Amino acid sequence: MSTNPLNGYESLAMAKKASKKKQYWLFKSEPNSYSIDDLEKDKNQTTCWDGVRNYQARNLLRDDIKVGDQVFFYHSNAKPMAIVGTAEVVKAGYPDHTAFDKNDHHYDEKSDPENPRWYMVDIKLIQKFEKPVTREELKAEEKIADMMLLQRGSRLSVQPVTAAHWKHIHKLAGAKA
DNA sequence: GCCAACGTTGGC
DNA sequence: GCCAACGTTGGC
Repeated sequence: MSTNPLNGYESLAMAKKASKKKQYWLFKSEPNSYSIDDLEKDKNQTTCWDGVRNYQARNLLRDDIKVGDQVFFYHSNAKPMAIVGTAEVVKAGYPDHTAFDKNDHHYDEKSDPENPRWYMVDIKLIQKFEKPVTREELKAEEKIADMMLLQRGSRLSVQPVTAAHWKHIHKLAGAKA
């Protein structure tokens, strides 16, 4: 077994290089509680994506979602359900402070600043689609059929999107990627 | 470690 | 409003 530290350095460099590659995501939000119009009105058209209380989604927010990654903004439980625009990650994973606030709806007594359980990222609006791409339209697209969003029982509120889907959905929206 | 009960998500 | 599909909780 080699203990040459260079090996470790090389793999670290490779890991860093890999993590620099831009990735795509989809964030769900119920427009009743927070819509893309809210994001548009927010200061700097930026918001912290707080309130995620699912470990799989938490791990993505904490470990995988990087500054410069791009995000589809999806309206769930809405009429119509649709991808309504895009945003860019402007701050990578950091502790979700709403979990520390007793008066917050997302308060979690098991999370504290010393040992935070939940994480969030900040996103900034890129564009609101003039023509949102509805769930109906997505379902009608053969090329989109394998999208996580459309899989039966898929509830993950923060999920990866392939570059191919990212592109194709922009085409459906008549927008530039 | 199993699993029943319960709560939530989110499409339909 | 219904309910399938999960995820979590807690007794054992």
